[in-house]
Amino acid sequence: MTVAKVIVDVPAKQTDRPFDYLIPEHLEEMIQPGMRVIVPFGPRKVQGFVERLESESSFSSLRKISEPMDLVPVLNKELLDLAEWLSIHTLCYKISAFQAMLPPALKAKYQRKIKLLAAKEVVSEPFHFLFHERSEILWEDALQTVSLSSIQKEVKNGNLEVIYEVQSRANKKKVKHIYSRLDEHELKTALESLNKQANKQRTVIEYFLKHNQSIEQRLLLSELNTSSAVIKGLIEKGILAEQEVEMYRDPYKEREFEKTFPLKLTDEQTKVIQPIHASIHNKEHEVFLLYGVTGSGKTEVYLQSIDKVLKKGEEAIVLVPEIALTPQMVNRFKGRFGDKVAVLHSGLSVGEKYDEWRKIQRKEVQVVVGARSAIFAPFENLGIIIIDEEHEMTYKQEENPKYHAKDVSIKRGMTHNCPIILGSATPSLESFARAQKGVYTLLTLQKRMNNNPLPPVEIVDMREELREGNRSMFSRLLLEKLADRLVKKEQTVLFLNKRGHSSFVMCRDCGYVMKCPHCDISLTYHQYNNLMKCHYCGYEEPTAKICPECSSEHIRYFGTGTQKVEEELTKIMPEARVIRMDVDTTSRKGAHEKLLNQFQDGKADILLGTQMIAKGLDFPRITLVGVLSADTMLHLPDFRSSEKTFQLLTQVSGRAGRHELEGEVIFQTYTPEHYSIELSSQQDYDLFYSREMMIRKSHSYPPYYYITLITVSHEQLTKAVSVTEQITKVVRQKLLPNTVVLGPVASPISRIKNRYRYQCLIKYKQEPNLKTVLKSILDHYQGDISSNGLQISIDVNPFLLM
DNA sequence: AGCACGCCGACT
DNA sequence: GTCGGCGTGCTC
Repeated sequence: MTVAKVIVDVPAKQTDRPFDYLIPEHLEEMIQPGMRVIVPFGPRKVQGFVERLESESSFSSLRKISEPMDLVPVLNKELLDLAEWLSIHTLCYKISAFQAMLPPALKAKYQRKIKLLAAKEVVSEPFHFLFHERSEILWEDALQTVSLSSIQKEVKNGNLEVIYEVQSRANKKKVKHIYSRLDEHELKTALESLNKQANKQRTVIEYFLKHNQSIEQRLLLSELNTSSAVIKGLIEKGILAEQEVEMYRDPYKEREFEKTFPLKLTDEQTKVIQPIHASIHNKEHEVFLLYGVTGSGKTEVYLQSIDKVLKKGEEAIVLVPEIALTPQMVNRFKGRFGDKVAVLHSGLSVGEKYDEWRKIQRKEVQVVVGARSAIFAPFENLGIIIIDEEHEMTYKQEENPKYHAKDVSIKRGMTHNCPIILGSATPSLESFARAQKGVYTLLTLQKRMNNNPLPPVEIVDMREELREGNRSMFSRLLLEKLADRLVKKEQTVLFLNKRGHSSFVMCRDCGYVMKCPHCDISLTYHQYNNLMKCHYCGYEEPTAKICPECSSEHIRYFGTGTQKVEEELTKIMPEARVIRMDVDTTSRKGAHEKLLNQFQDGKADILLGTQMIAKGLDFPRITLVGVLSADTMLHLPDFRSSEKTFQLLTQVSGRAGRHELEGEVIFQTYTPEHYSIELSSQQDYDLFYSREMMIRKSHSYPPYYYITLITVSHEQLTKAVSVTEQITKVVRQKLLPNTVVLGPVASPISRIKNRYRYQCLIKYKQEPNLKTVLKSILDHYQGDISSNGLQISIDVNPFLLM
């Protein structure tokens, strides 16, 4: 007897364990660990993953696997183990871990239907219409016309049956090909027997006489300028036949990749690459922190390291932050390694992602360049993992499983005995501290490749501007430089990390601020549709002309978004051509690339944008970078806000003067004396690091302490508070005395979607029992979670404390 | 997560 | 006496 241990697709505490199933005889040979199967589960059918096979079960009345969903396992042994590890370390369900590792196309789709068993006349009257000319109907559709109880009644009587279907989302793209079923001689005969009027059919047969091979229908039709009706006729006559051919969607098909070759390395690069190559050669796991200023040629180091890996017949994963996955970035890898590269990012459709993933699974590519989830690429001979811009937040997933790609990469690096490169111009304090301690190997690139100096940064004190009567969002210095660039036909990048129009709307008479009715957050004004929008729950309402509180007409828009800047800019400098890039203008597929191309082609003078323009932009004519308000992030309730500000400002400054023309940078700020603004203007990472480390130490924050955040949410404030109180108490009791437990406190965003949020923050150096304690807390509140609408979220090593 | 089972209040 | 509310517990 073979028993399959199956993890079912039911994300709940009680089902977070393997269930045993018998394997039907005819599948005995084919079912393997890592395959998806459809299994009966209670009254329904669900998708499940075979975790392992065993020869017996302690459970007596086993049910059978209904059918397999894969011919080949979608998870190999390593990934199955990795899922186990993930679920332990991030406290997530196994099934969530499996799903995080696979492309979304492999997630099951469920359909519930009701099926007519008896004759139509037997069921009650309302059903007659439903089952008119069909015997099955979707559950949701049925409920539109008949009541739940009437369905139940008919089911009880045996007239109806509820059936559950599991479908795969994965659809391989198929193309219709047409071929001839006859040989040359037969074709000629067919041609003669053709009706005189059948001119189109004649040309088709003549075509197949000339080229007797299978051809894609689409091509055939366009070549012969005919329609599918003609082909259909010939198929019916038995002359032609069609066949579905599976193919890949290739999002990069239409594009030419200019082949690039290894560049001659600078002395610094050579020095840096040696230990990496040694580690690849010796198959040693080692984590390198590649600390190199912007423009110092980190990418070339990556490329030549990958090249070495490929020559050994091994594979490489390159992670890039989502917003940096620009065509420019992809080009660099495709240009060097051609079709050995698969690309995985959120811009692809579900089908495209699936195809790229299959290329990896079928070993048709050796390199994958992708965002966070690409860390789970099913390679079996990994030779290197590279994480570019390792300090970026996007590597931490905020939903379950709340994993950090860096941790996963190190885990995989250990199993494959391969090196990891973490690259950054502004390493996270965690990584730099580990490098200082010798846990990671520090490699440094201090010089820019072209030996250009970093662009000089000028800080403008906006309070001063205000005092001298300039109330606009542009300082006089910035306007002056902008005008200068316009004359010189050079380009400017203006950076602002806020989309929309104004950040909030306030009544000047009574101070009323428009807030979301479901969340504790102010609404953001969006000019293009004249709506107030909540960025957390999506709530929208029309803009108010008078204050809802005191009926005053003195409603004012505060803060500045990209839209408003664009408006102002066109007012002040009507001759300047501006391209705005933010979530609103780049949401359409390909819009991002299109806007960048326009800018590159010199069709605009100013590129105005949010976060997304801080990275990867490398255009020779950019000589001015302006940061409109350098301190917007500084005052967020987050212990990393200084670090983030430093990183962002350094990053943005790096956009200027990367080529022959020298660049300049302007930071506008209300707090010019703040060390992260001052030190980023001097590009002094080392000093920033030591300043910030002192602060982290005195407040017991990472990297000195680990942190874990527990967030409790409930519709009732009192429930949220009391549960958090209890949790905090238990945590204090059960953890070590030198562990700091903060809370209960309201979350920085105290309410989202009508749920009150309270939290408890744990800071610890070493806490061997942490996972056990946290698990027992989740167990304890199991009842409230499943029936009472209580939610408890646990984030081990969170990036956002919100 | 779903769904059945089961135990109490408001109706024919 | 029955219909239907939702608390409890199970799914191999």
